[in-house]
Amino acid sequence: MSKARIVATVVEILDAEGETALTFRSLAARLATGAGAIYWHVANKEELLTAATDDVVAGVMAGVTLDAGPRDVIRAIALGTFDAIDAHPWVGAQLARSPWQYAMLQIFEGLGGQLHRLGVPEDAQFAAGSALLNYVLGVAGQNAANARRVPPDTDRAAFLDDVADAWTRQDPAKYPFLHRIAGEMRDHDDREQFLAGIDLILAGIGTLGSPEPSPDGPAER
Amino acid sequence: MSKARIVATVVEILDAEGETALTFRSLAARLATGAGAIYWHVANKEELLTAATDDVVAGVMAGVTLDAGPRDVIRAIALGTFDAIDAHPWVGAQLARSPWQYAMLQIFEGLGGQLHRLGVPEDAQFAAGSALLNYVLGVAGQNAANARRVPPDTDRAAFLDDVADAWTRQDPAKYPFLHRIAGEMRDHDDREQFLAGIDLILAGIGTLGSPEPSPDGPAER
DNA sequence: ACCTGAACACCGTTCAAGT
DNA sequence: ACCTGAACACCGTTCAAGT
Repeated sequence: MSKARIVATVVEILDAEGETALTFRSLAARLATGAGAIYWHVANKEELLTAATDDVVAGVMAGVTLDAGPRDVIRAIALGTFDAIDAHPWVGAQLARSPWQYAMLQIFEGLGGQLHRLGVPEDAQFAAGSALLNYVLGVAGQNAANARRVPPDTDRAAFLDDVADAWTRQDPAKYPFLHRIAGEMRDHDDREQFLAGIDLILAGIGTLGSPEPSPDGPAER
Repeated sequence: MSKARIVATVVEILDAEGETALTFRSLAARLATGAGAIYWHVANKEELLTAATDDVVAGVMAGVTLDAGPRDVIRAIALGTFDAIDAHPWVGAQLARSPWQYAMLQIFEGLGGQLHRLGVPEDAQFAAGSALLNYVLGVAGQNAANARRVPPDTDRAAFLDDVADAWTRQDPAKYPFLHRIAGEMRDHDDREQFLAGIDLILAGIGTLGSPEPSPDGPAER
């Protein structure tokens, strides 16, 4: 048995039955072995989750083409991550809770690596990259949490209505904003909304740049 | 015994010994009772964490003065949340994993409630508010994760050096961004960096607004 | 109405013993 | 070198029995 096969089985279990279904006993049963055998290849459960997340994120990053405008590359990486978390909610949970693991560095470099092409001054790149990363991780965590909380067969529209209904049940004098946006909540598209947030941060980053485009990457749009 | 006393004790344990130390057995021992007694007041552990988080966030929101410019109010709420998570890392973890709980609605309303004062069109407020919220939640999750991973007595400068060293150990051709920002990583201030992200999103939001300030809140700055 | 505490059904992890 | 599987030290949660 190889670590690669163990990790592949971990991904299978997580995808098919969710995070609660992954135990050393279930994993060992699936691999037709004992729990101790797994511990020979891996230090603990955390390493299992980390390796599985690295696998998925590596797949995402491999699918991103870097020869586009910097904003489009950032959008592609962000959306790729979003879609991966949508398909594998446990990836979102893992990204949100394990800082500076390999998968996160990949995303951070991918997003931040475009900033000099946008003309962002070097001393603002750390802040700008962190803003993008933290936004992505925030959404990742929320999506994962929602997937955990809501039964898999729940109707999406009904779920959104429930949330919006809870908002409009609040006192309008104390929660005017929630009342104002409840309608939009009911029929928003998660993916579109996510991208709007990325574009908002990109717009903010645009105000940081020097007026002239950087030599190796003309600003598009 | 009241639920309020139980929750107060939960906060004590979480603050003093961290998330792993909170069990029904430790809590019952501290309250000089049996585990079953707690279940009479509370449905499960999740409710314990939620109630404790609500308590802390309510304290934060009560401390924010709303009679300032909209950007300053947003900064105050974001920083208040940041500081609360810094003082109680478990709050960050809980916020990151439990969507639409009371505490999160408070923060969402607090942040989003300022958007019309900034002249953000109604149909862009949901996206703008979500961007702010998700950024805050992303940072919350990362800080909580760091606090969990790093021993409490670790020297901060040494920790940052370790992370930055790991970055510079990567291949510079594949990770140019990480190399570029490693220096900034070593001596950045978390709080300042967090606020820079908020200001970046605010700058992006500024590009959405109508040119003239809204009637009930002149744009400052 | 509220508390007690043993019992149940699990966990992750370890480790002597095998091959 | 790698696997086995029982055992250890926990968990959250339930529930009959108490007051």
